[in-house]
Amino acid sequence: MRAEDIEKLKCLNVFRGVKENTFQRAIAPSFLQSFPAGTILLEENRPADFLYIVLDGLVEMSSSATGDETVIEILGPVNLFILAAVLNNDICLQSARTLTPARILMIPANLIRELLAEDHDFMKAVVFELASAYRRTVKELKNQKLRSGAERLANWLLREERSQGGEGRLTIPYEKRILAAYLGMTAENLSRGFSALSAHGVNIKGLQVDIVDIGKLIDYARPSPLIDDGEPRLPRD
Amino acid sequence: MRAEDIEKLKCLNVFRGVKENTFQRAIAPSFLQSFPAGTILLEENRPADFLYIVLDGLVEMSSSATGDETVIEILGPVNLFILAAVLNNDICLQSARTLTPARILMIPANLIRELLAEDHDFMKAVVFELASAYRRTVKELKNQKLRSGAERLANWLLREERSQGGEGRLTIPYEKRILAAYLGMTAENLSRGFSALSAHGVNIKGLQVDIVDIGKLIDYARPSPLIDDGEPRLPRD
DNA sequence: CGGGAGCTTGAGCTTGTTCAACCTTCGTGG
DNA sequence: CCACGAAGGTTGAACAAGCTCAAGCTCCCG
Repeated sequence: MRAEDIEKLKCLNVFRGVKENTFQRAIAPSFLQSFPAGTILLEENRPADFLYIVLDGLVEMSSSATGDETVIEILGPVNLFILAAVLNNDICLQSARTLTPARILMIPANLIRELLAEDHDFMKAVVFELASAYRRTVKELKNQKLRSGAERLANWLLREERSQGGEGRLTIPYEKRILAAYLGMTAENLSRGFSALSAHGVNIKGLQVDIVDIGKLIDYARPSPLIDDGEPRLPRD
Repeated sequence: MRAEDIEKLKCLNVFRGVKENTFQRAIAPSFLQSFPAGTILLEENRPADFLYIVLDGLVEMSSSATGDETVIEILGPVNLFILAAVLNNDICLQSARTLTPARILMIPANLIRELLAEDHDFMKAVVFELASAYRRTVKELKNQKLRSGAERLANWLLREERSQGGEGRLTIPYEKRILAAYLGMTAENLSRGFSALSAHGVNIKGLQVDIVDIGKLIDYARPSPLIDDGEPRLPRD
């Protein structure tokens, strides 16, 4: 593992303030693997044998029922997934698939559970990670229940613009059909959503989006810190 | 506080296996209060000063944006709420309101955070509680994104029938408009949902629901353990 | 240059919402 | 004790949002 990877891992909430020994024991027996785009990392309804950490690339968390499929979350570096299933020693509620070539660290689930019992600081970091994940999911639920498709798109654009530097433009980092599934709409409806937003300060060309009048877009989207702002990645104390 | 209440509290996931001392310290300075139906216990966007535990009655967790309101969760005894906000020392994402007369224990938030640092077993219990809450919310998100209104209703009926004894009938424990908001539909649409389900083995009269043909209802609802089954309230180990 | 994948557009349809009227139940006051 | 009113629930009609299907477009890549 590269020194640069170690640095990345230490940025994770879940390793913050953790004993060096715990950290070393966690990564020593773990697999660092590179996967091509489109690899299925795990499928829902399977036991969670590893905790996964994305070091590079994008991973889509999805779920399906009766033919329909939806995207729950899309993770970039550095993020972890299926922590809750690992802790509960339970099956996964979501499938995971790489959207781009990706480098992923896989830590054996029982090792995580061992370390949890041994290192109080690790446990504390896990508590904050879970609390944040929970709050993010509640926000997503509100997003789905309280807003229309076009509103969800508008707010996603605002969030993405900010995280891509706040320069008034952004690049959609994956296929539009995936964005559509994440936003809870069909690809067709996403297209129409973009057309509708052209009246509210948004120009789109391919995957390139220009927000020509951000005030107008904000007026339309009505973003709320109770729905949109990401949970702080650092626990305050 | 009654002995019976102490028993109830000890049933909570979050106090399971916790030191007697921690438990006593948690409840000693806490307020046990009775509220009439319709009391607003807390409003979203406010700091979380207490951890709330429902000992009797029903509490509705809701959220609103731009005029619209939705119900996120409905809690009976014995359940806790806003644990995540308490741990993060952050604002609440949801409002809480009693639906019936209710008895609620309120534990000061900073006390919770203190105890967390002192009692490793308490922290461990909190980890499992949070992991379960997270998984429940992911399931609810899937419920919303993957199913139609009538399907959500059908699956809610199946879950409720089971938790009310599995006798093929159930009583809706609150107003239908609240059920509608919880299921993510309008009151009118809920009405139509019930009419539609009469073709799938469901009879309704007032708040009384009879499931005359549960096989038929299951065929229609297609319940899934990845969406519907409640998270186990006891961590396995 | 041709082919294919992803995206867009349009038409028709399904689902869900809105608004208004009406019905039912229940509690209150004449 | 009945009458009335208010609140919750249901029903219907019109409308809006979203989905499906099919056709056509664009862009990338061989």
